[in-house]
Amino acid sequence: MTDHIRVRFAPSPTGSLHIGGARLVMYNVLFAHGQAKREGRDGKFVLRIEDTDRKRLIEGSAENLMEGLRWLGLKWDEGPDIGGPYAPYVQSERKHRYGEIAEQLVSEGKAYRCFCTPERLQEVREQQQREKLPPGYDRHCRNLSAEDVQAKLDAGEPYVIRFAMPLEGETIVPDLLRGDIVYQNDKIDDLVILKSDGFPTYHLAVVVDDHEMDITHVTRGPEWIPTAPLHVQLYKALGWEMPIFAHMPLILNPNGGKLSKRHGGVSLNDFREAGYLPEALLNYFALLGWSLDGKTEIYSMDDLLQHFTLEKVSPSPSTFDRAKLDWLNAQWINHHLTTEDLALRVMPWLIEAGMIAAAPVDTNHPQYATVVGLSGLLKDRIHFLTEAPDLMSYFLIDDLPDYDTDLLVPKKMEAADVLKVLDAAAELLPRLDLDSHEQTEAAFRALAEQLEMKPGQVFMPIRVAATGRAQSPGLFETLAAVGKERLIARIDLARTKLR
RNA sequence: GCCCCGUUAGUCUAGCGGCCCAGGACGUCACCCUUUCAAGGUGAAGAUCACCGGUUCGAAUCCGGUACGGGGUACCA
Repeated sequence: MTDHIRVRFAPSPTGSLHIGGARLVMYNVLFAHGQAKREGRDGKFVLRIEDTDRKRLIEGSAENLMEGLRWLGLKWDEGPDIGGPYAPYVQSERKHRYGEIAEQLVSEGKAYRCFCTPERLQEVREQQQREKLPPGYDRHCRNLSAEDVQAKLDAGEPYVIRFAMPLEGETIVPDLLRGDIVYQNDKIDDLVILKSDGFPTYHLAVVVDDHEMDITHVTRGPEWIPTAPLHVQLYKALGWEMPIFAHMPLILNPNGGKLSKRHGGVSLNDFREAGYLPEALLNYFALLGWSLDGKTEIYSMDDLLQHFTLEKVSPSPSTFDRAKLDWLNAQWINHHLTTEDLALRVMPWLIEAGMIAAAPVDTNHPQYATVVGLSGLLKDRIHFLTEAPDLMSYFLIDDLPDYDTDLLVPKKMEAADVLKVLDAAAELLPRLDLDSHEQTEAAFRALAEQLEMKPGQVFMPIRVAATGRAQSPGLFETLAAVGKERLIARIDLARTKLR
């Protein structure tokens, strides 16, 4: 067992960060910064950009990806932005190394140049399909004579370098979650390790980078299991010590199959924009495929750092359950965030909606105290940050948007009775200290008695008049937060609506 | 087709040979609390532990096969 642990996340910058990737990063961080440290080992998490596919590069996606991780609060110890002892952390900048190593393997007879054209490969594949044979490269160039190779080289024919897999025996891929996976070597292809443009394929690049960056544990998606024997053989051929492999489980969409765009958001940004909290996302990632005791549901990142172990991650894929994520998000908002914290998180949405001043979001914002108060009132009713502007609107805006007059008249009540209630309320209001919820409540209950109505029959019209809706936080807190001046105006408005 | 991985309620999971005719959570339903909506509380329904064989005094747990689901099968990662 090594005295230190180094793991890495190596995304290709071809789009936005998928939540499967985000979960992988979290596991890496928990492993390096949590489990490793608890076991008394030095743990490092490194971020490396795998940009060897020049055709699929998307401008800015590496930066976008890092921004997403920062938002989640997941930190890396080394990476393209902060550097580190194993720089560079961008694959394309390491290009020359891969060429050298591929050439070395060729000279040792462990790899070979292949001059087959894409057309020929296509033909071979089609023929195999017709004859129902397992598809794969037919090793056409594996036994080319030295003269043939030289002649083609001299003629300037483009080539790739393929790894020469052993033709017999078996390759064992030890997997931390699954145990040994055994492959028959003759079933494994001679895969391309260096492309004709001189860039390595994933297979060569990961092995070289992981080795040169001293990666001890390779965590990645399960889609790499089938090519893992190649990687094992590559380590062998190069005489390098093998890392420990841990292929993590896949996240499925509710209909089975890889989680994809069809089923709502899959990129981290989608969730951010939908008003999810990083805490809830991380909490959910932990619950998907891992469990402490089968009972605990709420975990903070600190809790996880204290308890997470990579070995306990389940190897079986799990279905992404949006409803449970939503529940967790609400749990975090309703019970685990302080009102001050909630206020700060809700403010950017309020600014965007034009409901509070567009000033920097901090405790010095002119309406910070107001929003803290509202956050206290609405904490239990908010499931997503995106709901805040709507739920807080009637507290922050002077003029209520028009609402249906029928709303003012509860079932089993006549408009005339409602008018009586509102008239009485309008008269009562100037004398009340709204900040004293008890006094307000007592006054309105007395009013109900005097009008020979149930309290609810008095409360409801006042609620609607004050807010323009049938649902709100507790009436008396709500009235205080709306403020006396606006309240009087709104009750007057309701009275005119009823007449 | 071939190779590989997986399989406990609709979903996420606990379980590592007797404590399990299977525990927790989401969702669903009912009731309670209540000035509305939430939040909260209580409770209910829901799993022949994929199936079939075997090992064992005893299996969700170990072994084999089958079925189903998923992944891979590129000069993409």
